[in-house]
Amino acid sequence: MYALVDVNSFYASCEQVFRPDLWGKPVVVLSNNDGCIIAANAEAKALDLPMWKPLFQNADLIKKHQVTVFSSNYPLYGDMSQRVMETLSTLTPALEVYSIDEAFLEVPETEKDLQVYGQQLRKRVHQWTGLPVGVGIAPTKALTKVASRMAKQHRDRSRNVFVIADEATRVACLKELPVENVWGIGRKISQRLHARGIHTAWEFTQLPDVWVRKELSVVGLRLKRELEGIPQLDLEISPPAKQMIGTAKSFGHNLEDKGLIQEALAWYVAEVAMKLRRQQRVAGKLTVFLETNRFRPEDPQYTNQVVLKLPVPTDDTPELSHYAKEGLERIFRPGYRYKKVGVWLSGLVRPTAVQQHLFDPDPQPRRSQLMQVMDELNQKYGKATLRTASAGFRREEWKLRQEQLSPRYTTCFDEILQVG
DNA sequence: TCTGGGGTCCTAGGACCC
DNA sequence: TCTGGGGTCCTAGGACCC
Repeated sequence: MYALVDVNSFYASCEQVFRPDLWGKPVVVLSNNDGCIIAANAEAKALDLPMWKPLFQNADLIKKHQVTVFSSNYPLYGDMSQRVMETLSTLTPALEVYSIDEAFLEVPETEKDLQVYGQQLRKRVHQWTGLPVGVGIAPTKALTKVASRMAKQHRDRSRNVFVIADEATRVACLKELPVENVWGIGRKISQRLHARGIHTAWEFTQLPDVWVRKELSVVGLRLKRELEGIPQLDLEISPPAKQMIGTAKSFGHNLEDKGLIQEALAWYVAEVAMKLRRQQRVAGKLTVFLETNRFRPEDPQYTNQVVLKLPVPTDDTPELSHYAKEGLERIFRPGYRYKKVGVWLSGLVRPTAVQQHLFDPDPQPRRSQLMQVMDELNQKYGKATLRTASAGFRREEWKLRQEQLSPRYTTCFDEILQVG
């Protein structure tokens, strides 16, 4: 048996843990750049605030109901997430961290009463972190997703824990679940299923295997089996190696100046290269892309990307930065107002698998020591304390908008919560 | 002032070559 | 002159997730 544990309205709940004055009041959290509403607590959801819609389009509603608004504070959420995962790992032999606010657990075989086990998970996470979680328990991962959804819908009855352990419950849940809400079935696939007259998860499981295999590939077939209660997906306890790592963020303002865009890009490269080193990989390819603001059709539009093949795979920030700059030079066109720049690293391999360049073998041992020192310092004193000169000193001119940021309660001593 | 997410993987189709 | 399959590599865009 598996359990899926997810934190209710994770970002909003993290903010509320440190603000008892907001308990019972509507709270929302914004996307990067304070653009869209991406999380809302139960009180805010009750106001029908639309998710993934720009904040300014809902300004009236926010004001009228005195909704408290936060910029996203990822250091805080990341830290709270780690605490939740550590708490959960005390109650299970095996745990898969599925996302920042969700984990799949193996239910210990000694647990006889699954409802009681679910309540125990909830209680301990709440005691140790202050966060409310829901629990879905079922024989397959896909079914735990279904159960978790039921736990939310039937909050009062089941007290945030829902168990699918027998055939009658499984069938009843699937008959109730619209097919577009099944984990792994998105907008496009559900359209195709609707066209065939399939509207519930149950109807999906009644389709012939051959059709599912042909139309939705092995992925669809695996999902069908999972919903039937036949496990196809194991827990991924150590996450599989990534195929690519990257970042792309919008600027606080649209930018025309190449120098500023270059600075932002160098900053993102440093972030991504550090992730790369942490995963003990080197990158063989680097992609740079650049975009204007597509929501301003009155502005001239331009978007482009370029892939650079590196002569020797590397994890060295200055070197990657150099290639990123070269990529930007190639695709930058003056006269546009740019909104976003991004960098992706791919062709990731272990450093030991790298073949040195035949005519220019320069392993640069001192360079990798420098990177190690840089990572340690930045870990200790904050992101980009030590950085390459190309990352510049004008961050104020391009950085994300974060006007409603909460303090770093858990990761910075100066901003720790004071009681009294 | 002026607002519009971020991350990862997959697939279709084109270019090129044998 | 016209026809043929099949492989690799690359890229753009699609799809899904939270």
